[in-house]
Amino acid sequence: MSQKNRKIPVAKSTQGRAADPTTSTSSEDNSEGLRKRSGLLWDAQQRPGRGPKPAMRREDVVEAAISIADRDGLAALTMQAVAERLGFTTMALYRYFPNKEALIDASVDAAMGTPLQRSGPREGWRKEVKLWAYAKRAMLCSRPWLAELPFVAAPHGPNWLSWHEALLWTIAETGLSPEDMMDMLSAVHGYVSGSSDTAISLARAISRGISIEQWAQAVGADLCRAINDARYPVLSAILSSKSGGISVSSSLSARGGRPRTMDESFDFGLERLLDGIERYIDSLKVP
Amino acid sequence: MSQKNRKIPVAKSTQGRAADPTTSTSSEDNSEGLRKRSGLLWDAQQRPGRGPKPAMRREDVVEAAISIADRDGLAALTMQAVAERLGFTTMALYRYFPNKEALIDASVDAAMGTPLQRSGPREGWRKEVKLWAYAKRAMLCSRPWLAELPFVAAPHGPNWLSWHEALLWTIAETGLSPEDMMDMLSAVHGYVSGSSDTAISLARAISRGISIEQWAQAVGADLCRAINDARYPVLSAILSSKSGGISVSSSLSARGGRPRTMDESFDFGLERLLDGIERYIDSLKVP
DNA sequence: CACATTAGTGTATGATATACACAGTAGTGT
DNA sequence: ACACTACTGTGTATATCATACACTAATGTG
Repeated sequence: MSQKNRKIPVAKSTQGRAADPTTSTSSEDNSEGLRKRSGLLWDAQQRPGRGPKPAMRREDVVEAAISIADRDGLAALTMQAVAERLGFTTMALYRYFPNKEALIDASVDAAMGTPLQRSGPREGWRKEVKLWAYAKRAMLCSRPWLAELPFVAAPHGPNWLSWHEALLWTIAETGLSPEDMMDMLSAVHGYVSGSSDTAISLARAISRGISIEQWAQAVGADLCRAINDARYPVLSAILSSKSGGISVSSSLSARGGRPRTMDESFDFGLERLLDGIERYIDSLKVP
Repeated sequence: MSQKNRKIPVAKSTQGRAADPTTSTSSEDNSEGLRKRSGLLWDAQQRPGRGPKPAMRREDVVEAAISIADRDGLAALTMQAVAERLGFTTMALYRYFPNKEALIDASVDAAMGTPLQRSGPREGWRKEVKLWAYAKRAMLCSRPWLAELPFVAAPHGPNWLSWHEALLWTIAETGLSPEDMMDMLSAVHGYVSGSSDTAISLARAISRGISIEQWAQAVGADLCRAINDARYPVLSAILSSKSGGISVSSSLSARGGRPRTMDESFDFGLERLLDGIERYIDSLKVP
């Protein structure tokens, strides 16, 4: 309390992932932090041979972090948990990553993995895009904690780029302009990310030991409140249209007829998007 | 330190938003938590007139929480900050919300607001859907902290439903089946959420005092690493296709020709999706 | 071989969520 | 009017985190 020259607030980010605004000194500090965040994802680990050999590599730390998040979710991913798993002190981790945020950034990129290389003969862009979309969705569902992080704010590492590269590869043959290709990438990527979150939520619930039925009941319960609520006439009509119950495997809702599974709904929307893209591609060929 | 009968760990959720898996006793506990989370969002605040009058209402707490998150981001949204803003002790908040998670759930729903009521004459479903998509995107960008929360995991409150209702309203005239309408909802909602995150990231950066140029440079720097990297042939070719620089207003990338703005890219993808939906609707009319 | 540099450790600090007990308050039943 | 009781906000304590700082041991370099 009495010392006054102790605090040299360089980049103190206290806790959480976002920089603490109360301690930020200037906007330049923030942008510096922003610019340097992705450094560790790309820089090779140069070892100036001076001191003792490090007992582990960054990859070991990342691997430990990922396995913890896989098993117990993002909330369980603490510096102490990672260190304990590796058999080191918590502070030892800071020799490898400047802070937790950097560790998470690296873990996210590593956990994302690389899409399977489609090395065989092309099956046509549409099929390839679908395969990419399924693969990405499967990746997100297999590691639901990835979706708990704001993706774009995170720096883009090698694996992140490899996913984008893979999608661009699928539409490289279409003859689209670079601008159009990037926009197709955004559109498909956006659709997949945004449309997967129900499935991701289910995956997360399951990994927490919640049964499918329990999860569906919880999600459905909120929707059921709309029934007979004057504020939601259309939704209410849809929900009560035929069978009023909540179907376990349906995406969001109780629906009449045969309810579609989440995967079918995802596929349905994807087909619409691809139809639209196809129409655009065709429209470029004619004139 | 010496007392041994103090700890009665009932539902200790320690910290963070996810339930701490290390202390969960059974899956039933989890599902109970899941099921009851949205209660506060719907239950009227019944006041059993017994004790002293509460000094505030839940809405006051929520309002304070939102204004903090608006100003300083999600990380600044702490119980102490909220309490301080209201002029009460931290613990007073727990008379209104059982824990931080419940407060955040309520704040998210409130912050989402309600889409503007389209009460005038319909302009055709396509135009209406576009307006909805723009409105939702604008909402997310105006409160970037909303996107930092895993949306589906959060309980669905009245406002969340009102957004869905509004979209369903726009396509109510198309004659689609209930199943198809729900799938259209998923698709459009998914596209908008997923495709907005670059814009949201920018909005967040700006609200933290980072200039557009700094942000673009940071985001672009990662992409630039792909150039001349053998792992990313297509991406590399696109990035270096014409002008190599990063355009401030372009969505993700440097692109040849006139780079599109983020909004234009969003619009482009939305048009593709709507084209596909339109084609589907038309296909139902013919046979 | 002396020294500078680096790795892992031990300890301390401040932020945070939240449990628990207490004191005051305001309806309720007599 | 009065005692009772349920409820309100407060004060205090605790556990969990991220992380700063100082220390010791190890390892190449001059």
